[in-house]
Amino acid sequence: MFSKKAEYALRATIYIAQKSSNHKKVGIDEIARSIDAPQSFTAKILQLLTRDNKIISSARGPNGGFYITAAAKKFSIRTVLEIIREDDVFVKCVLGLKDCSETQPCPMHFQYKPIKHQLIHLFETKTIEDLAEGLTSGGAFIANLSKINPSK
Amino acid sequence: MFSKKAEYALRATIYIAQKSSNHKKVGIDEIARSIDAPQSFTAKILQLLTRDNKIISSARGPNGGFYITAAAKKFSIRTVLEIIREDDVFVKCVLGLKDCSETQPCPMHFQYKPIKHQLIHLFETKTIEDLAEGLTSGGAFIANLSKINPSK
DNA sequence: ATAAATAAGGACAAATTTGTCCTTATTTAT
DNA sequence: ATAAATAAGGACAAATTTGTCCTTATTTAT
Repeated sequence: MFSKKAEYALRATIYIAQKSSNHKKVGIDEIARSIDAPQSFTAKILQLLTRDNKIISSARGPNGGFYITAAAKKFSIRTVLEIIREDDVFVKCVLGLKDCSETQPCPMHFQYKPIKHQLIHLFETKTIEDLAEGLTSGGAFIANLSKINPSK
Repeated sequence: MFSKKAEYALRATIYIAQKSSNHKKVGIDEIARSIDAPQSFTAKILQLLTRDNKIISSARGPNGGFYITAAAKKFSIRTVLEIIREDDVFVKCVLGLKDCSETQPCPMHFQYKPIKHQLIHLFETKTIEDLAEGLTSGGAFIANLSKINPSK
């Protein structure tokens, strides 16, 4: 469904949203380890999200790291995906046809349509905050625990 | 959602199902042109599907080409995708977590679940025949008509 | 002022996907 | 038997994705 870039971006964003505050930042080392993603690659991806401090904010130097403001937590997951240009799923035809449309539908068009709409709805409705909360309160996990703690 | 390989595979399969019969085969040239896909690459992909004549059948020599038997038309779209190893969507966690499960859910797990199930249901239920019929009877298209006939 | 800690970012490399081109094998028509 | 038409398949190349490593810029603590 999503590329590695998108998977890491979402996991990192959710992790930062849950672990950081204006006072407490998280470093790239901790982030990458916690979400089980390659460090430098994750850093690269976060650069896209910190551009203009739109989604993620960052600070260099000692006690620096990544964090996310309360306002930024209101962004939808789709917005995060759009920023890293991974929003194909919400736009493209399942069969990859450029000309597929309501009047010129591909053979899957009308059957896939409701599913696509649900996908769009889910990703547009859910905010970063929503998912971070699921992480805090519910039983949701963000990493591959078995890798962090092999006993699980 | 799907790779180019998968998109071409599905389009080619549906096209062959609609245009061929045991007596009438379609050549790779016509197939690639009709579904707007690179010829040699499409040929490579079809090799995967003709292996053991499981999904698509082929015949070399003059009047040769690709065709599909009535029996093979009963295969589901998911089966086609499985053969070319593009069935990630039906299996993987949205966030790409190996350990994501009912008891250890990622933050999207329960919300994404019904959508995933619908995806699985759609692709397991729909057969090659179903989609080829949509092409014949309904108003469904399989190519980018604008490329074939720029007036549209 | 200086050293240490951190993200930013450039250059590169490995892996994978996407694509092309050529030769070989097979089949048919003459 | 031979030529022509076709898919099969190998070798390679281009493009893209995924990843690493090193240097630079910035900030903080001392």
